Amino acid sequence: VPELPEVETIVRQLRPLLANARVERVIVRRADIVRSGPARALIARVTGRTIRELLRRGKRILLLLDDGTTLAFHLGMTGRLRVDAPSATIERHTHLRILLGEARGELRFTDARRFGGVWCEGNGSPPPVRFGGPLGVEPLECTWRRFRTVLDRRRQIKALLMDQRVVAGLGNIYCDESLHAAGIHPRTRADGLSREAGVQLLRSIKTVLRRAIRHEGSTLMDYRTVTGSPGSFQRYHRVYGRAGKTCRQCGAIIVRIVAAGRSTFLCPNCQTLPAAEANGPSSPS
DNA sequence: CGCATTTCCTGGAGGC
DNA sequence: TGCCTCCAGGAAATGC
Repeated sequence: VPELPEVETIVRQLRPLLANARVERVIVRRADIVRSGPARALIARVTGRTIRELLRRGKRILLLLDDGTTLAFHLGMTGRLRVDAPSATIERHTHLRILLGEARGELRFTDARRFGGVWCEGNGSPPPVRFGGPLGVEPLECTWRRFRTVLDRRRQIKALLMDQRVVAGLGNIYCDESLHAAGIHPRTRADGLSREAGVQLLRSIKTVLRRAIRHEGSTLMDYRTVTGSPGSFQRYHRVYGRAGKTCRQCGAIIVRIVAAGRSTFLCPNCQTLPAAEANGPSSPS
């Protein structure tokens, strides 16, 4: 499940492979993977252009081209990007190929479940396509001043952190890991957090994300880096996927609940709900 | 407004 | 071995 650390890893690895490469040809093998309009429009805009820069925004991978066009990838759950030799076998579920010439090979986008996609936008492409909607703050660049306004909502903290329009890049894994590191129960109301808890949460999010990036992300099932190797941060998960195991901090048993419609892992001892919220949302005050 | 539910999609896991 | 069902989940849409 590619979240911010996985996407950041991919962008860093892709950057030297794609920077200043010229797109000689684009082959769309499944038209519906192009989400910004007709596939032929994307092909027309991108062919012949040079890739200038690669950026990450939230969970999206942005390729900036020399004429101002942006090509954006979202990996969904099972999306992968890799650079192969043109002669390499085309693996199953390869939906898009961007040929960069004999020397540089080709960028291939594969996505078994097709929750991912590609967008092309820029330079007068009508109408302006926001890449799958507006994005919230970049957690690694977020100040407390900014974050406190993010928390000022009557929502469960887990649902809020998972909302890409609010915070861009956190998914199920890093949301649960950050909440555990901060000692906050996922069902806590965001606007009910103390200033201290809020400050700690932002600090924990940054720490967890930076450590995860250092370990090239978490590989549970499908995620692979550009070289095809797995990430290793799953070894350091404290709650995610660890239901029934002991908390590395206090020894209590990690539990799995459903919050914000997602599997949610927490330590019931390290992460307690404030007394005011512990008996359900509508208990008398 | 907030939250749950449903939809998309495929492959892996578990049951029999 | 081979079916079958269930489940995972990012994001958008729908319903309450």
